[in-house]
Amino acid sequence: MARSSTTRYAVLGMLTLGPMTGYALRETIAGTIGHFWHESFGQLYPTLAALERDGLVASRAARTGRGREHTLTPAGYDALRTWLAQAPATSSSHRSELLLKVFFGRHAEPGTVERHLEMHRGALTESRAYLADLEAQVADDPAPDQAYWLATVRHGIHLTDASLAWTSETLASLTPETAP
Amino acid sequence: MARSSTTRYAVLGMLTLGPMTGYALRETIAGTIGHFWHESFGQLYPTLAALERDGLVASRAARTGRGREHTLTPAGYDALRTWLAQAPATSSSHRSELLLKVFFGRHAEPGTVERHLEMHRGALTESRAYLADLEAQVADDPAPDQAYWLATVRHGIHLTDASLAWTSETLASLTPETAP
DNA sequence: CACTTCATGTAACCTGTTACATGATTCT
DNA sequence: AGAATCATGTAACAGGTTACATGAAGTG
Repeated sequence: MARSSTTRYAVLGMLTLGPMTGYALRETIAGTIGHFWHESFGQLYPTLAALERDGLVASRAARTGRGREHTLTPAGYDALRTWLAQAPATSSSHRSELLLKVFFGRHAEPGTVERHLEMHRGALTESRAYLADLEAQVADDPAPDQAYWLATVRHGIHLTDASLAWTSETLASLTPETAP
Repeated sequence: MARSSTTRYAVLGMLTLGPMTGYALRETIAGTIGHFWHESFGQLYPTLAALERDGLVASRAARTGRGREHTLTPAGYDALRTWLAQAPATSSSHRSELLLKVFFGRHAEPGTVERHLEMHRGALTESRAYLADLEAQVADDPAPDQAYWLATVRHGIHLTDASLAWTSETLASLTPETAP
């Protein structure tokens, strides 16, 4: 039951924004680091319980009367800072099912890979628009974390644009040139 | 013990290159799709056993006298083709510990995020060189799969370059400009 | 003969997802 | 009153990693 690892620190970090219920925590995660992080309730609640057991988080009934409000303790903040100082794990199992299907694409029906790539492009385009919004939103908010938050959004933008460029390049290269 | 999912298809796909031992399978995976896929022995051998149980793979003692040679059966090839036709799972939990540390960077000691970024840049630079080699290698080999293989390498190159650009941009933005 | 590489497998564990179960507020 | 939202949690399972255990065949 002792859930550990990065989820713990994602939670501790989010609580630097202020006390929150588990539910709000998940909403906040989705709205800020949702483009590169994700937490499910099945992970979140046990993690909060474990963090509280370890004294890194304290909880009490929320002033709103609804749910439990979780606060970062000084020990929790220390744990966060210790973790921040450590080099991130040079991950990772970057497994891409799309690339796997491209790699074995010769064995698929003609047009299959192209269809997958076009769907991928659609998803990327949506994601790109979301990131543009998010970028504007962060740029307009003069929070102390602004530069850091913007950096993560810019990362998403750089990678999404690169992936879009690759998609176009690949679609062009896989489509045999037809003379007019 | 019935391991399933994408690992199965990565294995089936790899066996289109010819019969192989489990050991060779892993080497081949590392050498071809290693930049976006990974299999551990603990996953590979049970998967091979399951695939054989299901009639998608057949095995016999290798002609070299060493190990078991696994061959794709017609049913296995059909299974691969069926899987190829399906839209790839719109993943995924793209979790980045580096980005998490950047996002919460304000709470770290000054210079910490910069240090992480520089290490990241080092890893990317290495990866970039590897991909350049791989690209040349694939470009020189007139295999029937060439265009597809090249596409996956190009993906790696696009993303690595984008990540490198982001790293530089972010390092510049986090370093306060010092007047001369 | 010792060392490395090729080779196969199992067991324990960790991390995380999905589905289920439940219920209190607030809004319409 | 009914629906949507806020809220918390558990249980089962899936998928994968790490470490362990073992040994044969080739290389220096």
